[in-house]
Amino acid sequence: MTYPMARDLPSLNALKAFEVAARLESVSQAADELHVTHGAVSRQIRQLEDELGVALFDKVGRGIQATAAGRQLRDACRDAFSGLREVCADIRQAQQQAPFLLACPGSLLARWFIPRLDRLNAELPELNLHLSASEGELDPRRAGVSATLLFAAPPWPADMQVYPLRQERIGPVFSPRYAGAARLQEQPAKALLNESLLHTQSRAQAWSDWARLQQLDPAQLKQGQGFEHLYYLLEAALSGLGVAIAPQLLVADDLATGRLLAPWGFVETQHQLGLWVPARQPQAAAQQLADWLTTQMQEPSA
Amino acid sequence: MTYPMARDLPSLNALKAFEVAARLESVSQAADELHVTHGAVSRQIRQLEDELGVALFDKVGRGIQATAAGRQLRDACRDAFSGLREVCADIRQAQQQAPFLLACPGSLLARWFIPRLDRLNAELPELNLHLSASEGELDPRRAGVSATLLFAAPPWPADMQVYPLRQERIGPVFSPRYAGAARLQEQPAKALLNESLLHTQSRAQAWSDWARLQQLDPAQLKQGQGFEHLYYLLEAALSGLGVAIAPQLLVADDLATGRLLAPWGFVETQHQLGLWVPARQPQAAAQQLADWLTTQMQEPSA
DNA sequence: CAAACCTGTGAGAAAAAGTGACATATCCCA
DNA sequence: TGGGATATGTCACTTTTTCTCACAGGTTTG
Repeated sequence: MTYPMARDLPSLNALKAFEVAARLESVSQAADELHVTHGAVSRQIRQLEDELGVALFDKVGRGIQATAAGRQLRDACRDAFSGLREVCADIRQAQQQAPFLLACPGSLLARWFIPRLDRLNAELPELNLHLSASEGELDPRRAGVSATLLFAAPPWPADMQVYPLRQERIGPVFSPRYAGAARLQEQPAKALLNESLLHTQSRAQAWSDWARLQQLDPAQLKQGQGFEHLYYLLEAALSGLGVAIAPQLLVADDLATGRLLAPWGFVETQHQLGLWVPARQPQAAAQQLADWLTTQMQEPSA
Repeated sequence: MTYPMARDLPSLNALKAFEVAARLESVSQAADELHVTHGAVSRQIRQLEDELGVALFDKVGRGIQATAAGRQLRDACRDAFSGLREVCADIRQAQQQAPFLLACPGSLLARWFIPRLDRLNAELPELNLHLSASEGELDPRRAGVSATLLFAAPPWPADMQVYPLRQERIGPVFSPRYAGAARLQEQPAKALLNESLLHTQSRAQAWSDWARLQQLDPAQLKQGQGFEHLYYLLEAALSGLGVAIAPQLLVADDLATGRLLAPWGFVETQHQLGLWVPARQPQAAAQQLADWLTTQMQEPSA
């Protein structure tokens, strides 16, 4: 067995055990502080003495006392470790206080998140949540973004940790103020083939998907007014401009208050709403948020 | 799995791996410096990032770059480790330069050690050997004594590491100048029963031991002049004062040069010459010395 | 003088770290 | 543009280290 050269550090764990023992002048008390047995500490100190080739403690009575070399090393350890402890505490604290930046589609922010924001901040105050609504395509790898809420279909990319929250469900909705509202409510889904259907550029295939899931022929759908984003589409539906196709999650509140109607219900798509977190970054806060979101979305009003 | 509280240190081994990687800005080069695979370093850094809850490196191109937190921690590690390295080097150097104090009986010092001292210092210069001859009883536990040469019989005490060097062999010796020298040389050992036998207070039973090993009756021995120490006994024998009983090792040189005669040879006793070292202190230097002594004592002239 | 403490040590168990192989991403140059 | 060289990340498995438990001295205390 060979020992490290003079310019190398001895075992740092041994130094840690030694520092505590030297500070408390007791192997047993050091063992308590380190939550190990006294035998473990004794061994570490012995190993350190072997590496340095010098006795660090004398046995005095039934206790121990640092030798000259031991005192020298103890002081050096105290300085080194306290410096590290301080910086590590700083880093941890800064990290804990750093805001958790959650990116999500603007429509989700407005229609689902904002009404629940007070509760979230009250229940997860240490998260220090910041929200970033995006109009265009969401990039979950964008620098500074802690996590992103996305509707997407599996499989997930390998460099992302995705917490699935809820299967997307879509369905046609319209306002009671819509001209054809009273008539449509009484008819089967097929009646929509005669309506001008509001749609978005970003999810142009939404109506087709829905039609297929309803056993209707997508080709027979009449595309009406288009909007750039889902947010405007929903505003248009709320204003009674026509029938929109929308994720259930985003209209749940409006359905509950009667501002929108969805007589044919909703159907599940291939997409899932998920919380996307870059795999390489700490997951603790994201997990916490995902748990909270899951709970919230399981409630009937969601 | 739980991580340490904020006031605790993260894994010091992880910090060590991190410091090297941060300094070299490369996981692979750090692995080389630490003589491990890059996977090991990668794992350590990952562990540290988990413990601190913060990313320490960004992937930049095909390399890595420390984040703000990483730079902060790198500097702290550099300071802490360089302080420890320095103090440890100091301690090791001081220890290496400290003299190795060897205690041994005066007779052994004068009759065996001193003639070989030049060679010892030449072959083991870094040992920085100091010798302490003792007239009285040798205490191998005396403070400041690195090791002690002792003739003694097993078993050895548990708190001593004993390196056995050579079985003790004793036998009668006398000078050619001794009055009865010519006559005695031709006769069997039994003839000594008629001689006045020189002896020491410190090993009063030496002649009796020898007689028993020779199948002679100890009671028939005539004790002559006594000396306090073996050293004087040997001087007396050299001067032709009579027949002495002596360890072979101490008279080997005198026999080789013809200044003493040992016509009946030597017999092994229960004692062994051993190098006694307090078990709790570093053994490297003592092992080196023991090896050298063993080699020297195996040579014919020993 | 026994009881309470403390440290040291061994064998075996538990935990940590390392390895080797593979996957993936980037850079560079033909 | 694509293939080779270079880097990092990850996983199952192995090796090494560390810890524990139990016991063996030795010292202090009531």
